[in-house]
Amino acid sequence: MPELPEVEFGRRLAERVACGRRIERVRCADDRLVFDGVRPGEVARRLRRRIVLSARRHGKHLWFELDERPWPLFHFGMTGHLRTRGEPALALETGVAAGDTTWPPRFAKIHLWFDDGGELVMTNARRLGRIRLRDDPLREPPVAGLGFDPLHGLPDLRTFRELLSRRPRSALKALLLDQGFAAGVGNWMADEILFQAALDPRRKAGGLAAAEVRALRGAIGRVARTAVAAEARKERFPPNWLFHARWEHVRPATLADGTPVARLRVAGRTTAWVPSRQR
DNA sequence: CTCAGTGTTCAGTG
DNA sequence: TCACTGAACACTGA
Repeated sequence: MPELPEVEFGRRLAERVACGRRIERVRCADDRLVFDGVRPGEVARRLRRRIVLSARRHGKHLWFELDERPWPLFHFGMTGHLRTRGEPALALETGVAAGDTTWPPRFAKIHLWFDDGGELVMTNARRLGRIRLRDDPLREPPVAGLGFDPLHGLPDLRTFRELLSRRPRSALKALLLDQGFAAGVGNWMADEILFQAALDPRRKAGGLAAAEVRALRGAIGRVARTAVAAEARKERFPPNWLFHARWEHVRPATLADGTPVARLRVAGRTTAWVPSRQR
């Protein structure tokens, strides 16, 4: 569930399944890579018998407020997901077929049982995700170093312009991927934002006209809100989004109306864009 | 068999 | 200092 909309989907799932409940049982996989800076057994010990007060998110990080600290903090890497019993896997979950209801799911890293019978599992097939413990996630790394979260409110235009002016020589694509700038934007969101703002991914942040700055800021908020409103379900994304063209392995890729979609390597990542519309 | 990939970090280079 | 590149991490599916 790697980008903002998918993590927000997970947060809402956790809110529904976990909030107000007591954790009765915890099972952690013996995985020293995913459990970062803490042994799996200690996470299990700290969470057992705690009450979940809320599920919070900033960018791609998700954490639970408990009745006692420390709190668990999750990052999903490229392949992590939150699942609950009885709800099928979404499409694009690595190693799990869409619609699969096998329980517990493959690649479970932490499994929580609640006092009302509910269950929550974090999966992480490729093990690039992390589970950490923090006393105060917002004030400690890595969350403390994140930029604004587009779903929590955009910086006003003046502040946004100032943020751009701090990185004048950065390509727009690289800037959008920088979690210290806009938290939660990943590869497909960055491409979608630049497509909707009609900006070439290689343009420098310091070289935008006033109207382009406004368009960029607007697109960041619109892409985040629209994807979250669609519950991160790709088939519900607006049909005119670039998103639908980016995974097509057919060549050449095009938009629904036949406009060519090009591929480019920017900031080390594969970038899909529409040269005829992005300047 | 090879390689790309919804992410992050770090060493090396210009 | 800034910014970019490539590698590393790990593993599945095309």
